[in-house]
Amino acid sequence: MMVESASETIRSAPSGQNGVGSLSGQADGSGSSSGGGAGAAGTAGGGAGRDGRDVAASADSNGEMSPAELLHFQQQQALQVARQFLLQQASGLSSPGNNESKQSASAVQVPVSVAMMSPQMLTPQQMQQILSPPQLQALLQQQQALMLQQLQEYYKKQQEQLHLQLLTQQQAGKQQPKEALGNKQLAFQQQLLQMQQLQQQHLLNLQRQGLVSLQPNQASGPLQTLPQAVCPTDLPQLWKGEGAPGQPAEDSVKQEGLDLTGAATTATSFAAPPKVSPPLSHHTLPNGQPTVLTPRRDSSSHEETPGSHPLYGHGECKWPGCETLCEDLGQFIKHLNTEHALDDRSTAQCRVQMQVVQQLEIQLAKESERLQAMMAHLHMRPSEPKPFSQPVTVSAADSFPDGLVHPPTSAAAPVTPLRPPGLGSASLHSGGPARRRSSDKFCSPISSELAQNHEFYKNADVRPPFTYASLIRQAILETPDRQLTLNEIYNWFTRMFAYFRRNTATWKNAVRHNLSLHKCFVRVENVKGAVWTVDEREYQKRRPPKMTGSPTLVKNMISGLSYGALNASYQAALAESSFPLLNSPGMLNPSSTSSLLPLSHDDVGAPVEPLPSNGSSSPPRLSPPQYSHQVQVKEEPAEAEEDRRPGPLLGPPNPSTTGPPEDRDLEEELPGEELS
DNA sequence: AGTACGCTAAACATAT
DNA sequence: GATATGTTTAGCGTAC
Repeated sequence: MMVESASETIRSAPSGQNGVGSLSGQADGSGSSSGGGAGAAGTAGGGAGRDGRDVAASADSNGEMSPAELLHFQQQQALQVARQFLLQQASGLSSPGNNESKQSASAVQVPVSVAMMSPQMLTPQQMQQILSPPQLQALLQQQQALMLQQLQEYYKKQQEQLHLQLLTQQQAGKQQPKEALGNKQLAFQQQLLQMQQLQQQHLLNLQRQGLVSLQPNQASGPLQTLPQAVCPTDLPQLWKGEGAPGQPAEDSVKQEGLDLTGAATTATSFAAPPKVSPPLSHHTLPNGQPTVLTPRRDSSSHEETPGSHPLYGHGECKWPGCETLCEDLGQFIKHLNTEHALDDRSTAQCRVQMQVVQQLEIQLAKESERLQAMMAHLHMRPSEPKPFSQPVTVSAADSFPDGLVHPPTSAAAPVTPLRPPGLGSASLHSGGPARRRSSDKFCSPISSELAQNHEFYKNADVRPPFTYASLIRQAILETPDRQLTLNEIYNWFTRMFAYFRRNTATWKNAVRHNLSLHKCFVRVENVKGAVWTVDEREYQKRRPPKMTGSPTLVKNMISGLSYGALNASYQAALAESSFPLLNSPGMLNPSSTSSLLPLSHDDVGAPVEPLPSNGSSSPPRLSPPQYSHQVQVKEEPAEAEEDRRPGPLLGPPNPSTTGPPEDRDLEEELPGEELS
């Protein structure tokens, strides 16, 4: 699903490009031979590479001018404040604010770091998977508020600390050479800059959450008045004594802190005890966002769990694009320090990762908003806490009334050609061949995708991001007896997808081609003719052993970044997210699965599927555990006509054959794919 | 570069 | 003969 399908979900803005391309490609279907090639080229171009650019572009656009300007503005202000503060300190003056801040000096440290880290410890995907948009919204707001509060306390505390520090320096300065004091002042400047960075980041976050307007004055106002200090994660270093602050002075030659190393350092700080607090960079990303925080959050969180490491899992390094095998944590730490030390590459990767995270956060907000709007439009109890808020514990009963509820990023889109989450713009109207269909390699849950977006696919002339094989399989598995005639398969296609209501010759040919080509499709002679069944074992075989791949969603989202680790984790998040039943076997939650669909467990459990490869006789056998509602009973011949020409493009595409709407919905919910 | 996979197109055979 | 069904081959593109 998600992914290519799923995959492209995340992409938001760029639909334009591909859309255009796809339109031209669309002609290929009806076109003649050359059409295939041309169309392919057209859409193919829109593949990963371009998607990557799209992402970057959207990231840029998301940054927009306002934040950039805000940053600049804040930087200027912060520098000014810093200078004034330094002058005051140098002249031995202590500001009143310092005194009052002493009161709340203690016990803030941990809470602050926790408060600041926790939101980021979960990836946006994970948060999305666990929480419903409103919940997320509420959580974010809470956390932002908490952060603000704690930040203020922290800043006060920091100010006090720095003040004491400077006082000490002044005393020591009488005994020490002047340059020592100079170094400390430089270090202090660095700390100020770091604090400023922190503020900026928080403000940006707040902006993204819509909690703070983009107006620089307002945004920077409250915090700007706070004493400048250091980043929370640097706190321990400061607490530890005077030595630490002095060291960074070496690097702080660049007062403005225009040094990339800051970001990278934050990324690797968890590995090595932070002895030094290198100047946090003022370096800003193309989108105008500072390169801070995200990794820093990670680093702190890492330190909190001694026995494990967020970048270490399943015996391998989770550093983006690494996947190096490490036997134990120690080895991993060693690896981390050697392979991912502070260098240009790590820095760049870190920056990219930050962008990815930011982009995801932004996307999450956008999608949540969209979902709200969609649900509101569809009168789907938008105000309700959240239908799909409990993906893990979701029960079949409450989540499947209409099959529209749980998708985090999607909802029914009756007529509007909305882009389903799982479907990138590249897929829209794309007639081109050779798109990686999500369901094919990797556990992309076609059934969930369909469940989520069946309305969309049914009504929008959008090409589903699934391979023919997976679609055929889905069609077959959705039937009680798991067998369909060719014509029934055709009907399923046209019923489920508006896209397949045209160019019938093309896709029907493809269906037949796939049926014949793939071993997993077994033709069984039946009383009434031949029917097609699915040999799950064969189908499983087709699939790569490891699901390292990522749903296109991820790929597109971060394409160009080639973040294997992220892909994997994101996929995992997606897989586990609202669709308990459909993913790779390993990820399935047995309890939820079983409760959800009887059908699932047998599929999931293993390539069980005692489908007679040769099928021989096997008369329509009704597998006991299957859902009872009648999906089948489609008289095959009658419907042939239907595909010929678009049936009702909107609304129930296939009223003649299908039962009541609910049935269809339920039917679509069926996890045919969950097992794979 | 090689390989696997997917899509499209097309030719051909067989059954209805 | 027309159509549906089924098989096979080929070309192209993408991803790994």
